[in-house]
This record gives sequence, structure tokens and C-alpha cells, in this order.
Amino acid sequence: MLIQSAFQSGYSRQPAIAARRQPPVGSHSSADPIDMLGASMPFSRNAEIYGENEPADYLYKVVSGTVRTYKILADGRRQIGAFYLPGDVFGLESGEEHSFSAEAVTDAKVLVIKRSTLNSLAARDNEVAQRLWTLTGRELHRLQDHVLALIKTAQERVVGFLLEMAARTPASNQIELPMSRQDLADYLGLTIETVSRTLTHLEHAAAIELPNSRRVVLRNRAALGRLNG
Amino acid sequence: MLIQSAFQSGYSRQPAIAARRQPPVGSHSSADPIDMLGASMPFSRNAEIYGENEPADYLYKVVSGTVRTYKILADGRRQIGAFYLPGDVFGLESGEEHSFSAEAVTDAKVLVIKRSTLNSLAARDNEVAQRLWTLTGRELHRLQDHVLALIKTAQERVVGFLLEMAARTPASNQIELPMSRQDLADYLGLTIETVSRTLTHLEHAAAIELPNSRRVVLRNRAALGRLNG
DNA sequence: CGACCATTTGATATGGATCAAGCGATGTGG
DNA sequence: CCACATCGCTTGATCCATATCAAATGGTCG
Repeated sequence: MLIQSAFQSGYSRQPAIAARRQPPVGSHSSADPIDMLGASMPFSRNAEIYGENEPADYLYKVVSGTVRTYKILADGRRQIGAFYLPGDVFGLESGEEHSFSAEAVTDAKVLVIKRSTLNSLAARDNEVAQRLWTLTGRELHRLQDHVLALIKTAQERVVGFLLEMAARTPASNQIELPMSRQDLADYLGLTIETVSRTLTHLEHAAAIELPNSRRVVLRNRAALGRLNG
Repeated sequence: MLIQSAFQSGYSRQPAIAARRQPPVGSHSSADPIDMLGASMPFSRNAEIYGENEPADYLYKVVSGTVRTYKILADGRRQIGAFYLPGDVFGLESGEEHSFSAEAVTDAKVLVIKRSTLNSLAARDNEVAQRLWTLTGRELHRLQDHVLALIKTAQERVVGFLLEMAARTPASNQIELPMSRQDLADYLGLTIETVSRTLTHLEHAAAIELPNSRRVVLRNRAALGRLNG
């Protein structure tokens, strides 16, 4: 608990401000209006991208690296809402402000686009409006799955997470985890110790292999599927 | 576990079918297109409104009574996604099919409107489109809160639920719970026993009063707020 | 090499689940 | 209209998964 709050309150807050102040400079070419209108911005590891309760004036899309959204509870615990990988859009809110904070898990490049630009575009082009609502719907679906995950056992949560990550990864049997055990724990609603023990247990059960703490090889999909609940 | 699966699989499936087959008949007058275009349908207690994986061809709005959405997990447990009270819209999905099932908690009247009608309306009138995406955003927000609730202690979950219900109720210090303890438990990710014990404990602590099992009087808001975490 | 941090591993504690009765309200058939 | 079955809820006793507390290990960087 203390460990993470130390590193959260800490270093490099300025990129968040920069994101909201700097005018979009670069532009890109692609079918996605976000790609076309967004300005690419670099964030270094653990840098804040935006804060909870800040006006949700921008929309974001991960180009490289990984991003987490999270909330700090009254008792100091942190709940991670989601991890976003390259290609994922985040910061989408229908309300006026962000309900979660966002940070770079690793060094990351993120496309940033003004909401107002997108909104006025959507007002004319309802394909854009459609796109925004589809993205929100996808987010909704993800959260539903997260709710379901949180009522399962520790093992089911961890296995579910590994399978989810594998599905999102190209080389789908070898996962490179961009996040720490603490991140994982705060996402799954477990402690770091339980996550660690569960992983070692899965390794002993020959379901996975852990060449190092950040790399996971799925060795027995069938078994994992069974353990997933 | 067995208790609920007995009553879930049981009686009165036909209203669900009716909802999808019958053409809208009545119509209403109000600012909300849902109210204007929707047909009111009655559902009796525990009747299915729609099932998981069915095509999401309709959108629903509660007129009277209470509705629950839920999913049955592989191990037979049930997770309730939400309770919908009069005025609430449910069944909103960006995907092609419903990801949860919906049932009437009590006898209920529900406005039913064809998605395609709404969609073609939204294509022309972007205020309607806006409305749909706002509703989805609200749903998203609710789910985020639910995720946060699920990592809290039993007491915090129960207190949080009571406060939420109170906020949604006109006479906000006297709550009439439309749902059973089992529903509550399945919503909060607890067992029926834990919910019951927690409520009695809150009563002993003079934070609430329980005139009967379905009625709750919030006696000490300050204390409840503190217990809410 | 040594300090630091993340991770693992171990020992113990505990909140909530599970198993098991008991109780009160509701409704049904005699 | 009452006796009894049923159902939803509460209460009690025990168990267990995961948290907590504590220490050891290992990897990284100056």
C-alpha cells in the first residue's frame, strides 16, 4: 500500500499538463479520425497522462507502450480500471470529467485529440459519432467482464488475466507483461503476494512457465481454460 | 446457489418472446423519443425480459417496478449486473447481442422500443444519437462504481448499496427494497448470510433500522458515510 | 561490489464462505 | 379458520482462501 503511493505521488507530473496545453502539432494519415487529427505525445514510465476529476477535454489512443487508468480509494488502496495497449483508445467519457486517472505503465507514445474537434466532427459525420459510441460500448463490455472477474477466485482472476493478455498479443503463447506485480494485483483486486503465489503455483502445475518475472509462457491452454472457471 | 437456479430456470419464459414478437401498439408523449416510440409491456415477477446472447433488437425503459440484469457463471453462481428502477433505461448494447439477461424483480411495466427505429432516428437527429451515447456513458460510470464496490469489505458494499438506493429514491431516508437478500448478495458478490449479518450488525450499531426485511430506515447518515469507506 | 527495489516465499491471522439450524410470515388444503 | 408446509431470512459454528506481517532472494544500476 505504502509502496505504491510513494511512486504514484512522485515524479514527472508535467506531461499531463503539457497534454492539455500544447496544441496538436503532428498529424497522421489513416482511416481513423483519431489517427488523423491526433498529435503524438511521449510519456515516460509512471508519468501522469491525466488526473481524476480533470476536465475530459481530450481523447487518447496508445501508439506504443502501455497505459493504466486507476483510482485511489479513501483508504489508500489503488484500483486499476484497465490496461491499454497499442491501438487502444482511452479517456473516453460521456461526462465532463475523467472519472479515473491515467498513467504510462512503460514509456509510451500516445495520440492526443481534442474532444471538441471530435464532437464537432461527429455532429456532421455520424460515422464518427457511431465510432465513438462503439468505442464506449466496447469499454462497457470490458468493464462487465472485469466485474465478473472480481467475484472469482484468485486463481481464476490470474488465469483470466493471462488469457486476456494472450488474446491481445500477437505471439499469443508468449506474453511479455508490461506491468509490475503490484499493477496486476491492483487490477485484479488481490495482493501482490497472492498474485505471485498463484503464478508460482501455476508454474508448478505445468500450466505456465516463467522465464523471468515479466515473461509468461502459456504451456497448457486446456488446463488454463479449465482453471479459468 | 441451488435456491436461485431453481427459480431462475423456472416459470414464465413467454413474456420475453412476446417482447420481441409483438409490434409496438401504444404510444406516449414526452420529450424522450424512447417514451414516444416505445410500447408499454407488463412483466410479472421473475419473468424474463430478454436472455443473454439474444439479439439486442430492443431497448427498454422501466415505467414501474424493478428489473435486474444478470449472468450465470460456469460454476452456477449468478452475478447481477444492475437493478433498474422506474425511469432507467436498460438493454443498451453497442454489440449485436445482449451480454446479460434481464428479468423483472417485481411485477413491472417496461417500455420497449425497436433499436432499428432508434438507430434510423439517430442517423438523422444527432440529438438522439447524443442521448444514446450519454446513456451508455452513464452505464459505464455505474459499472466503474460497481468494480470499485467489489474490492471493498462486505460492510462497505452493503452500506454503499443502501446509500445508492437512497439516492435513487424520492423519500430518501426510508428505502423499500424491491429485491430479495439473494438478489442483493448476487449483486454485491457476497452470500446471503453475509448480507443478512451485515444488515443486523448495522441495525445493532444504530446506523439503520429494519422494520421488516424489505424496508430500511437510514438512521445515521454520518455513520453510514463513514462505514462506506 | 553494494544499495535498492521488485519479487518470491514463509508463518499467521481473519473476513467471509460454508454448513446447519431455527424462526417468522405467507399461503394452502382440509 | 386453523394446522401445517413452504419460503425467505436470520443466527450459530466451523472452515478456508486470501490478507497480513515478515524475511529471504534476485535482478539492476551506480
